[in-house]
Amino acid sequence: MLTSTLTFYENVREVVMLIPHGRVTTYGAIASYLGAKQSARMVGYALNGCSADVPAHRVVNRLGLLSGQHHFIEHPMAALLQAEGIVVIDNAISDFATRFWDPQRELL
DNA sequence: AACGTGACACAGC
DNA sequence: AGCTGTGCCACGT
Repeated sequence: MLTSTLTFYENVREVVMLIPHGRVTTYGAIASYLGAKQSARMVGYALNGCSADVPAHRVVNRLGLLSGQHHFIEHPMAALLQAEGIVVIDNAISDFATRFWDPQRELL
């Protein structure tokens, strides 16, 4: 592969695509899984270049809030999530704790 | 080539 | 107890 920077993007994209249908995860969880929990921002930024190819709508902040709605204008995150059986109320995942999918814990 | 920005998270006050 | 500031790393201008 190329530089480690691209690897980070690739890793983020990989993890996001591995999110089970009907589940959600957080930027921090992905960052932590990649060994850079302090770089949660970078996760969102990485998705910014792959949002069209990966189910980024399944990625929310640690509060369960759809922080990236602004980037899903054509395909509302809330609509996509609800279509998967996820209850979204006021831009927040109602069953976030139950729907939460931790890569480090379940993907292994 | 440098500065500022950004889909977050956490510690400190 | 809530709010502010800082850290992180890559990308755009």
